[in-house]
Amino acid sequence: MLTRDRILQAATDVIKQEGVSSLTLDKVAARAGVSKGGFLYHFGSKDALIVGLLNQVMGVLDHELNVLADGIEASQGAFALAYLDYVREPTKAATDTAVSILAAAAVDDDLLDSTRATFRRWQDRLCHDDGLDEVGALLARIVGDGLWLIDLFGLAPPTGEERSKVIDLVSSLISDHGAARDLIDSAE
Amino acid sequence: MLTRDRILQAATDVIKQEGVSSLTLDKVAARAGVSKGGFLYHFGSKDALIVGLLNQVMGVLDHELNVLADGIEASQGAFALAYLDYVREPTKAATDTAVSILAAAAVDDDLLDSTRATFRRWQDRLCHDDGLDEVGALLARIVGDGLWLIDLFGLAPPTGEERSKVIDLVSSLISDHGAARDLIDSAE
DNA sequence: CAGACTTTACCGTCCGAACAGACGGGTATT
DNA sequence: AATACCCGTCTGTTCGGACGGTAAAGTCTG
Repeated sequence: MLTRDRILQAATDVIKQEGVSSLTLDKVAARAGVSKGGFLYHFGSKDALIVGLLNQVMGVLDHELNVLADGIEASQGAFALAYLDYVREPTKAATDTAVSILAAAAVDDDLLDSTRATFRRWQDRLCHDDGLDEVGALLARIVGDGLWLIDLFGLAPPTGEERSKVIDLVSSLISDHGAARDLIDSAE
Repeated sequence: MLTRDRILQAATDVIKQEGVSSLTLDKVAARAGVSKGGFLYHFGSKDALIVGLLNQVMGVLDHELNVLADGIEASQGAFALAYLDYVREPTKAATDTAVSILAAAAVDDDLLDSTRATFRRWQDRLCHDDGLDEVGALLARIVGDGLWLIDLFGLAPPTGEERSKVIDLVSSLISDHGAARDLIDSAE
C-alpha cells in the first residue's frame, strides 16, 4: 500500500477513533508508520492533508453513487433514488466523508470549497439531468444528507428499519410525479 | 449584561466569524472584554465553556419550538409542523446551536451527550405526544435537521423559496395521514 | 550517479491552565 | 457611624507542553 494512501487511511482512523481534536501531524504520522518528516514529504501542511482527504473520499462517494444510479432502472429519478438508497445504512464511504467534512470545517472552513462545488453538481444533476421536479429532487437530497449528518453527530439516529421506511416513502413520492403534485396542490 | 452571558456571546461570535479553530480562551476572553483569569472564574475549562454554550442554545431552541408549536392549531403533528416551520429560514437561534454543536464535536465528542438526549426527547415527542405516525414524525425531523445541517456546512443550501416548497410538501404529507399511508401502500 | 523517499533533530509559537493577589460591595462588630 | 472583615469577582502573569513546520542528512532503487 502506498505511503500516501496509508497516511490518508491513518488520518480518517484517528478522527474516527480519537476525535477531530486529536488529528495532529505527529499522531497521523505515527499511525501511518512513518516519521513526521516522511509525512510532510507527502502532504506539505495540515491543510494539504485535509484537502487530500476530501478529494479522495468525495471521489469515492461520487463514483459509488454513479454505479448505484446506473443499476437502477427508472424512467426518471435514478440518481435521486440512488442518493437515498445509499444512506439506507451508514457505509464506510459515507462515514469517511462525514468525518472528513467535519475535520475540514473544524480546521478551516475554506477547505470545503471544492466539496461544496461537488454538492452543487449533485443538486443540479438531481434536478436537471434526472427529469425530476425541483421539489422532489431537493427533498431527496435533504433527506439523504440529513441522515448522514444526523449519523455524524449521533443526534438520535434512527434504526435501520426506520430509515428504510422513510426512504421508501420519499422514494415512492418522487417516483410518482402525480402523487407529489397532488399533495402540493391540495395543500394550497 | 452579565459577564457570563457576555462570554457565551463572545464565544459564538468567535466561532461564527473566525471558525472553530480560533475558539481559544484568549480570544473569547478578549472579545468578552474580560481577562483570561476572569474568564476562567466563570468557566473552569474550555470543555466547561462548550457545555455552557450548548446548554444555553439548546434551552433557547427548545423554548422557541414549544412556543411555535403552541401557536399552531392542528389536530395532530403540531410539534412536527413547528419543527419544520422553524427551519423555513435560518434563524439566529438555529445558527448558534449549529455552530455550538460543531465546536463540541470538534473539541470532544462526549460533550454532545446531553444534546443527544434532547434530540431523543424531541424525537419521542414527535412520535408519541403528537399522535403522528412513526414514519411521518421521523421524516419531519430528518428534513428539519437536514436543512440546518446543510446550512451549517454550506453544502449547496437551497434558497428560501425552495426551502418553503419542500417544507410545505412535507407538512401536507404528515398532516394528511391518509396521503402518506396511500403512498406507502402503493409502493409495496 | 540521480532522484524519490524517509529520517532525525530542532525551532518558534501558541494554547490551556494555574496562581497570587487586587478591587469592592456588603455585613458584622464595636 | 466608623471600623474591620469576608467573599464573590476579576486581573496580570507565568508556565509546561504540544503543535505545525523547517532544515538537512541519510537510504534505497534503478
